[in-house]
Amino acid sequence: MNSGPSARRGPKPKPDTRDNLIRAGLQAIHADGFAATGIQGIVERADVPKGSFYNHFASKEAFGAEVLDAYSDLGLERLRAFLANSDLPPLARLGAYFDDRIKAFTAGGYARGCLLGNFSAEAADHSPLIREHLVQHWDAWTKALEGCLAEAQGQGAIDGRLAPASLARFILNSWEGALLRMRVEKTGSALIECKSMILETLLPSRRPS
Amino acid sequence: MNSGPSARRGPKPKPDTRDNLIRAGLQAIHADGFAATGIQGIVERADVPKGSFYNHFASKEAFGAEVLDAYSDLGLERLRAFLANSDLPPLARLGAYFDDRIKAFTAGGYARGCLLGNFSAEAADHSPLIREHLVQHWDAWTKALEGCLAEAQGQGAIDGRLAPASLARFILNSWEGALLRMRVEKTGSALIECKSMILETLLPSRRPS
DNA sequence: AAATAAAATATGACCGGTCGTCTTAAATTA
DNA sequence: TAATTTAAGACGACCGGTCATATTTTATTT
Repeated sequence: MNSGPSARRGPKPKPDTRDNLIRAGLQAIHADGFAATGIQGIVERADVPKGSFYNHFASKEAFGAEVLDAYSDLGLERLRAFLANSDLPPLARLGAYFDDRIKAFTAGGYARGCLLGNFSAEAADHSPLIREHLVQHWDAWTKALEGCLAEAQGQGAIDGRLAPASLARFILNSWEGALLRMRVEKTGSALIECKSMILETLLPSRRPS
Repeated sequence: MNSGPSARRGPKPKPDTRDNLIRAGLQAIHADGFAATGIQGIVERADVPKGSFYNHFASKEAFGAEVLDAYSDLGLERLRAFLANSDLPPLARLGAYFDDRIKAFTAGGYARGCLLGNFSAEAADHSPLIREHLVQHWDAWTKALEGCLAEAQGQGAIDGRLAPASLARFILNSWEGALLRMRVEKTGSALIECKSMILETLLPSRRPS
């Protein structure tokens, strides 16, 4: 039968060329933006001949989508790790995540922001492929947050009339907006204010009488 | 002494060449992003010879800063117009502004977003000049919003313990984040949710007992 | 008032460099 | 040998920016 994956032909691919390209591309695109990043710079960073790039990726656009995937997967894993920490009540986990990110962005000089937001601004309008990936990733991050909020609501830490799904979307969107402001001001204020506005004002809110 | 501005020499500049360039640049940069927009395309749209561009602008970066200024001035004027409408209570003015923007973005196919946000993502890290302009413009928009919120607070429509300055920053940042989400989803949902979360949940909130 | 110098703009060719992509040759295996 | 993949670099187009030159206007000198 031998119905397994058909054996490949051709020279052995250097096993980590592809990963090296993704890694180099992630660094470069995160630092400089998608449009401003050239294939040339990426292949040089990855120490890969320029022509080899298109053996692994159909286009710059497809490459960008994979870089985005890699970034999102990593970040989502971290988010989930924080939100799953059962040593803390749900909202404290969210607070800890915020604090961790604030610390990281502070260490990074308040630059670069979140690649999801960056791609959304730069590529969502022009690349249907990247846009589709963005939809999935934003949604996945939202879902992770939503789970935590639902848990908090179950414990009475959040007004029962607020829908966790809407809250999660709003919180994530607001955080991304705060990241834009942070990059402009080169200060952590926007992030700190975002955290406190959400955790101290929005979530504990009660409807007006 | 004749310390006045020394009279300029040289041929009268074609009076609207500069404005045409700004206008063409605004359209192009708003649609395609700063890095992805070339000088060539701009001068072609404005029907200006390429060499003339650098008679009016020191660099693409300086041009971008002026385009940003033009965009911000226009948008700020609109924001102020809505927030000054004394026929409505303060928060209703803000709601009307949101509705107007939602309508406009809907008509535009949920694309392009806000140039302040776009430049913040693309250029704030790399261009000190543009970053400085961004600081001013974000701040001006925030101040406009803050005035309206303070007025609302004076009328008791907002919890007295919330600082209008912080609220204004958070609201503007959140709106910019919602615009990112909008461009990904090609839906007005994020904007609608942002409006309602702010006007119905955040602002009327009372501290937990 | 006339002549000249200075300054700014108009214009398009042109610079080195980089862009994303494609073609071709080498390598490997069926 | 045929098929297939990789390595490698060539490719034309375009990038932001510069330059020389012509032109137009004003300031200064005579």
